[in-house]
Amino acid sequence: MPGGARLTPAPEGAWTRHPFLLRLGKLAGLGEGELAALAALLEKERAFGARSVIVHEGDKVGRIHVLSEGWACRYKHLADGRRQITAVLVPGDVMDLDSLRFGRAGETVATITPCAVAALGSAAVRELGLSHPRIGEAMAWLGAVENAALAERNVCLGRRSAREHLAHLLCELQARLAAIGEADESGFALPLTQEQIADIMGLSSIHVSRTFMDLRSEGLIELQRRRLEIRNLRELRRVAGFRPDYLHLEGMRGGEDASGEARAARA
Amino acid sequence: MPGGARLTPAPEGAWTRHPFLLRLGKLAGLGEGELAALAALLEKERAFGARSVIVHEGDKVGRIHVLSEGWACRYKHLADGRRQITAVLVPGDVMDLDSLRFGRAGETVATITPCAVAALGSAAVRELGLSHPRIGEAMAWLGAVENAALAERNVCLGRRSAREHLAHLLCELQARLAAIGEADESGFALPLTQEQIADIMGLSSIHVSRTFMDLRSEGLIELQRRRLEIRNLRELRRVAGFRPDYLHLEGMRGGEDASGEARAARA
DNA sequence: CGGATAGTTGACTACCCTCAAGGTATGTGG
DNA sequence: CCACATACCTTGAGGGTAGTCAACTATCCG
Repeated sequence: MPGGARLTPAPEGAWTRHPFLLRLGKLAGLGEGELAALAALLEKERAFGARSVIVHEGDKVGRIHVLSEGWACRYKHLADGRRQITAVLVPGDVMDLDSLRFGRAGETVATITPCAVAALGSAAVRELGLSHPRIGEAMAWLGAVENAALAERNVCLGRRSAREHLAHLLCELQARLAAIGEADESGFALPLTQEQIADIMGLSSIHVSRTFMDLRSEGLIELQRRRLEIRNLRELRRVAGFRPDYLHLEGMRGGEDASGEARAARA
Repeated sequence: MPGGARLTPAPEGAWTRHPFLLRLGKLAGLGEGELAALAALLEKERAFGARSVIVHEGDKVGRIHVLSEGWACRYKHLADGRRQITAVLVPGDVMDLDSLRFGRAGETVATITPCAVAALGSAAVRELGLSHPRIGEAMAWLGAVENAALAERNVCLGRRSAREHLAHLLCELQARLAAIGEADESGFALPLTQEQIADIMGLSSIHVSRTFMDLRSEGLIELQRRRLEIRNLRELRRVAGFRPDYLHLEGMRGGEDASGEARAARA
């Protein structure tokens, strides 16, 4: 939250500057009319304190939530209390896209920092998708991007070492935050505790601490007062095996001009 | 593949009996007309041998593939050859839904057993989704189901022990195969090698072998000639912490009548 | 200044990996 | 039918990554 949190609801006329609309406008190329139609569905913003649950796994929910401000996450619990965070959410992210189709939350959605959250009625969004095909496509596209991110995290959890995995997570956050102006190549504000990072990476918080020490002792990163300083982004990405393609930060039209590049890379 | 493989293209009039259409008809409640419209897009079926690559990660692809017969998977490779299988595909599954939105494969799609595969043009499917809203919703719903499955696998990879994870994988396969009539409560034909299972679970094949021994020595399962015998499905599910909800096998209208059940379970 | 939360460090343990050898099943050609 | 090849699975030994427990430190805040 650069510049300090502003957690009061945004003024009435500023809906079109909501980070979710900004993102869809940029990535899906939605026009003024489409954005206005979506903006009309945005219910009043609500403020949540840090670590508060917005939706419980299994709850019936008739709306989807979009994150306006702050950091949040989605997670699942096992019976004995172990938990796995499946997504880290930053401003502009849809928090529970699955509710759009299922009407029931498959995962718990909770804040990490204090957050501002707006909601949209599921039925209304679905109807809007029918009357405005480009909005429907945009929502489907968001779902596909989430899919790609989950698949990549599968790879991290299954086949990357703790060191590679942590580096990858930091690279991913840097790339996503840079896309919304909350990071540059030198780093970003990182409000996650090591225990939360452990629940993302499937490790113990103690091992996360050790792995951070590892990356720090090599001069790749530095941590000070909740800010991550990236000393060498290129090398961090190499260690992680990070290729930002899967995040699809270029939007719906992105990447299509780069034909043949993948074949060339294999040859 | 119960009853032995039939890997020649299906006769022309039998398109509506394609497992993909059967599934969509049942789960999304599509009518005859909608199914016929989709069937019209099905390009001729192709046969692939075991372990052949259908789509390479990074390839530009203008169509999506649906699995008619056999087992297949999706996976990603790391630079040094490690790989992570992100999805096991059985008849009726869409193999590369991401290509529908991105026009480029994010993962490699490959067969496990000999397979029959049909294809649909991505643009044609997208257009059909616009002219037939219920088809568009059904495709989006498939994407959401994939999402839920990936999230659950994240939990398995991050927070379940090898034993729990293997039990969970077997339970998931049993449930999905039962839905297409290829498994019952006593087991199913399991064509995966332990090395492939290792690439699903993020383990070494040797540890998969040991974990199988573990489950067998407790009398939960038995393995003989590529068939998994489940001796005690209830107990296997308990060990796994398996709840089939996330697979959404009941279809688009399923589960909505069971309101309050989640709250009750928490209380 | 006390209290709470978060992070670090050390010692010990356990899960899972690697290497290596042996065993089993299936298929092929003589 | 047998010898052989191949692929897959099993078992053992030893090692490394990551988990647990515990104590200590740092930081933030009222």
